[in-house]
Amino acid sequence: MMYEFGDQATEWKTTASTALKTASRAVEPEQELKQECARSICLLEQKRKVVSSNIDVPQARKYEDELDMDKVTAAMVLTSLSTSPLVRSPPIRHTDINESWRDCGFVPSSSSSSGYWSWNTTSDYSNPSTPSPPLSADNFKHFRCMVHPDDITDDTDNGNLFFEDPVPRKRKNSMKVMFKCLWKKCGKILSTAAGIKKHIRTIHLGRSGDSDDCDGEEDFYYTEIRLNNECGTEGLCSFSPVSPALASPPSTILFPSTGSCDSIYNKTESKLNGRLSRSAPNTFYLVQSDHPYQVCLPCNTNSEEYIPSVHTIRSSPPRAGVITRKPRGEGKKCRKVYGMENRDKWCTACRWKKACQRFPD
DNA sequence: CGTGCCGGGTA
DNA sequence: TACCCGGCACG
Repeated sequence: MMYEFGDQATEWKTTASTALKTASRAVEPEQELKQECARSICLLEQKRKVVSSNIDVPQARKYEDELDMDKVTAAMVLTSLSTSPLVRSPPIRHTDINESWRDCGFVPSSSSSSGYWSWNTTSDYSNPSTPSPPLSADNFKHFRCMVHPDDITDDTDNGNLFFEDPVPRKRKNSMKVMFKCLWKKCGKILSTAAGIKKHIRTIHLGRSGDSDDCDGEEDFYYTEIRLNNECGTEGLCSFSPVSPALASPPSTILFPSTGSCDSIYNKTESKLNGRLSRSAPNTFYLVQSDHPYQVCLPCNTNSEEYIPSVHTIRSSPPRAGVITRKPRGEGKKCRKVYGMENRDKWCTACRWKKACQRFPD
């Protein structure tokens, strides 16, 4: 049993590897690559099912979750590709999506875009010592094949913006895209738009799963979550609020010009908070307000249950006592004792503007 | 506003 | 590591 499972796992890995290699080939025509990707995903799903059949999986979960997990796995495999050095190359500039936001009167802060990347865009721009080659058109094809199938669909639906825009979409890089059901008390998270739509259609709207009456109503009941891969390591999570369709009406609604949907936690914030921020917990609260019933939950960066931030508001979590600095001692320090003119008599700590060692509190 | 000193920069 | 200093909080 174990041997058989190991065999299957190896085979599955091989398949995945093949899929990766296939996806990495940038010389093939785009259409062919897309088909290859689709085939690879199908293969992955089939293999996984075979593997699952050899594992004692509880029946209750087996069929319900299997499909989702397959998709998630496939999505993860493809998404993981996006961390390749090629794709991690920072963009020349970071306009694209932000520009459309700006059109709505929304001006994202510099760090809001940094949330997309694992590097700081600010320093990136100011640091000419780390040039990065622009992505060529071929790279885009390569890139495109590596992203989630649904993303491909989305891009196609959006009129091939991807190819017309010489700047790579940041969402393709370090962002994982998930879809969360916004239906009251549901919150189901799926990896594909089709999946979430089907979920909403069947579960919440009571329509048959394969019915053709897709009037797009489902779009209003789910949201796209972008998960930054760096999120967990930095102790921060950066969500990029995105409506189901990038430029769809909901996005306008969901991005009121309150400015509140600027980035989560940025340097400016850190600066403003000063030392308060040093002791601030690495969690913050997100408010989704595109639907009245959306809840406010703490964002646990280590949890898989990410909260979509359609409308993100930085709200300081209750700080315990706001004790960030020990109260100033009453005792005189070198500065007061000796005065500025006798600075050479100060203890080194005082000279270095550190905590006085000679007259500690 | 003076003071204490944290955090970060520089050599 | 030693040294320096910007800048912030406290009183």
